[in-house]
Amino acid sequence: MSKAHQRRKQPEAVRQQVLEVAARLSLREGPARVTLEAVSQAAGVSKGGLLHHFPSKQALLDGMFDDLVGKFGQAIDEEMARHPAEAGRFTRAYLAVCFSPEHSGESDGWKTLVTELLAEPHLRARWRLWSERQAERHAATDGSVDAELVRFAVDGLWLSQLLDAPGPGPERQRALMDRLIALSRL
Amino acid sequence: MSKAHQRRKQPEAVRQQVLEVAARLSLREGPARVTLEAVSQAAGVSKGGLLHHFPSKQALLDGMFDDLVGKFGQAIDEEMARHPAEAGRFTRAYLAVCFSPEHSGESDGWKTLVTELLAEPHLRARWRLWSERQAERHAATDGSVDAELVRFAVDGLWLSQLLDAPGPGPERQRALMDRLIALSRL
DNA sequence: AGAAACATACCATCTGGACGGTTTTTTGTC
DNA sequence: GACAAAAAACCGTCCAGATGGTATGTTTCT
Repeated sequence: MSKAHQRRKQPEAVRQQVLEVAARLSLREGPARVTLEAVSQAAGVSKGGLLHHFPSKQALLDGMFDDLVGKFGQAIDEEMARHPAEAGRFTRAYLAVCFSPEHSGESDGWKTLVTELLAEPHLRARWRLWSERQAERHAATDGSVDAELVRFAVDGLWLSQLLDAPGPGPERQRALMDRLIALSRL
Repeated sequence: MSKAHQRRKQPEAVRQQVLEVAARLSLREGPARVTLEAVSQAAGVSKGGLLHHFPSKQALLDGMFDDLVGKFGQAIDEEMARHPAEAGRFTRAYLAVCFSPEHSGESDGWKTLVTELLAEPHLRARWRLWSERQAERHAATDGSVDAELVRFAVDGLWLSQLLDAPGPGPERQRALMDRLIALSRL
């Protein structure tokens, strides 16, 4: 495991690798398995090296959170940029980022967000901040009761997938999506 | 803390107390803080006493889960018994149990369920089982796309409360509920 | 008396992280 | 551009504390 010692140093790549590995670990095996040892091992870095990038475990978890929230927000913004500013645009982008095939890669990360939020109550304050800012930014186009309802439903559907619940079949999921999109336009 | 040693022995009460304390702890301070020490202390039992009721930590967590799922299902059944078997009855009971003031006491327990499920991936199989059975039992009255959508929205709203997200104000929440109930009737 | 319901003491393991060392990269200087 | 020096990016080890669990009492119920 002394690879990183010899290879060309690219700290940013290592940092990113660590964050991804930690997220995957947290999602698949539960937050309890996210130990410095396990993460460093899976990321191909020594524990000392890991602690160089993230001076404490708390810092690692916070780093994960910030990284994920950042990526999620960016994905939504990009998705929104592809559509005119009609009513419900934000809500539809929210839906697309959570379920469209193009974003399926990141959706695992998005799931990790909740896992973290539930495991680390102190992060909830930051989440609240982000959440409030979004609501405020898109109050004009997405402030309706139905839009909010749709976003809640998206969260619920997404949670059920996260819990390995018996999700709706593909065709039914399609029907659900269509219904949600329709509601977002009201 | 040698109270339990002297007081009249009522093992069932102690067991229940332990489960409640553990749930509260998991919800407020995160799953990581649910240690045998902390739980036993908060429940007024020694660690040995705790391990007498739950031979391992795994058993404690499983016990918590079973207890909560059981109570949740029972609350829904009771709520349903008070209404005729119309379309969407299960969905409305689901909603009522999650948000009506009468069930506000237990709602903390429901929240703990998700906390546990995300922290302990192995419980997801059991959850899936329960979930499938419910869907099957009420397919006739609550199988519509809209009913499922409403239940997802309930989960989402409930998750947002769990995360201390900026929930809707009381009047808006009322509006949301009305809308959800209306959708459950379609 | 015997089993169940506790308590107390103790142990093995794991985990976070502090520490000192080594190698690579960057920076400043001529 | 050369080259020393400082900083950054790592590695490997060790340790104190926490945690789950065991072993062995002691009291209370039946």
